[in-house]
Amino acid sequence: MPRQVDYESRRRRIAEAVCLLADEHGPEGVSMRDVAARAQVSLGAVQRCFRSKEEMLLFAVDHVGERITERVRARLASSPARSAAALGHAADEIALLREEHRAEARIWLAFVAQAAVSESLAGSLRTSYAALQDLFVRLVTEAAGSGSPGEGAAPPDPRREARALLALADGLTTHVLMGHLTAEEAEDVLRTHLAGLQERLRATP
Amino acid sequence: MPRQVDYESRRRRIAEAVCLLADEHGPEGVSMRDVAARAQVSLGAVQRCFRSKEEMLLFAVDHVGERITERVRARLASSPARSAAALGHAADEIALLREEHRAEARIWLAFVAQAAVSESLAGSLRTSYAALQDLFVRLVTEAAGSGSPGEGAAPPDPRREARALLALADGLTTHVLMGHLTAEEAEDVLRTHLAGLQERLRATP
DNA sequence: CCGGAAGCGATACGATCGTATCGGAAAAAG
DNA sequence: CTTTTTCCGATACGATCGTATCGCTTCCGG
Repeated sequence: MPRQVDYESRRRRIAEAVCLLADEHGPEGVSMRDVAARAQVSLGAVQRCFRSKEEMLLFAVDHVGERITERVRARLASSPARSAAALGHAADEIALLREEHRAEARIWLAFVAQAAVSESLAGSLRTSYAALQDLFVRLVTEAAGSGSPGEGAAPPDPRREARALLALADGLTTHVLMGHLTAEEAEDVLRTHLAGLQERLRATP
Repeated sequence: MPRQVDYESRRRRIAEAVCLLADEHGPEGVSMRDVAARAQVSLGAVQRCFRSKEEMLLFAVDHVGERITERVRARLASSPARSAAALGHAADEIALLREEHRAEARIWLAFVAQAAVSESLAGSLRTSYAALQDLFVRLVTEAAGSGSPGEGAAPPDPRREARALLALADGLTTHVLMGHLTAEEAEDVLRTHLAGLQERLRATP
């Protein structure tokens, strides 16, 4: 057999280039030629890694999704389990508000917009969101378990709370990206929402 | 003087075509030729209305923004003033969850994604969001005023609540668009959030 | 050692994009 | 009427896109 090549690592390298370009020039500014140049490989090499542009974008979005989910998990591992703080930290990671994650946020938004037109891309995104939602359902449930027993009104549904948290985080991220809110304002909104959630959890064991 | 033409109505007609195409084929699928065909005018006519494609998109996004804001205002006019119900109705209009508004939602998302790369487009979006936020601040303030006097904890900041509501609505809309949530699930989350907000408002006059 | 499969990068190709240009039709002004 | 000005739609142009193709190099199996 002839020359052997590590396709997997190259695919990852190309995915990184896709992300850099999607961040800089928006979703439309990602051409295969630019991707090849950014990844410092030839156009042919990109074509050999992915049969089509769509396949490349699909791989890239999965790549980002895994990276974000992984970061949330890592943050969880370093937090005291079953604590309210864990929930807050995880939400922070999701909201992508810090400057260093602005690029990831732009990439994500670019893919989300494109998913409206590409069913397979939408499928990948759904998978990522489902994983995140499950994770947050677990966090909310655990945070509720650790609360002091209360006697309040209706007990919050963990799944509903997880969905609300995810949607709020995404909305805040979007608003920061387009400059409607500053990162500080968004973080303030997020923290207040989390405080309210904890209050509600504490009210009913 | 020679032939006279109503440019303004033509611009609007073209903007409608832009929206239809952005809804069907995504943000990238909007070419000036397709727009011209959709609007049943020649390519030259489109070029005479807008100096460039960006100018056309900018006009279209303002058009949609005004339409949405207008609908919210109309809904408000038909609601009892200073009521909690008014706030709920307005939130419904913003979230664009109903099937009939799905197209508008897709268009909005397409523009938001593109705004990350076009500063002038981002400016238009910011203007629309600022108008919406002001409107919701007013609604929250009025809803709080109509509540019964309470004695609870920290009084909610109307501006913060308005921002949270806007971000949550946008996030939910996005999640419905990509199929992570159904419209019913999203509406459930939204209604629960609104109920919580009203509870908080009632706690402090 | 050597034939051939696998990988390489350059180049070609057809399509489509945004934009520029142009001759003629149409209609108000003289 | 003729003139002049505005609008029209077709066509041209150059750039860029995704994809296909093609010699050439590289290096393992027999």
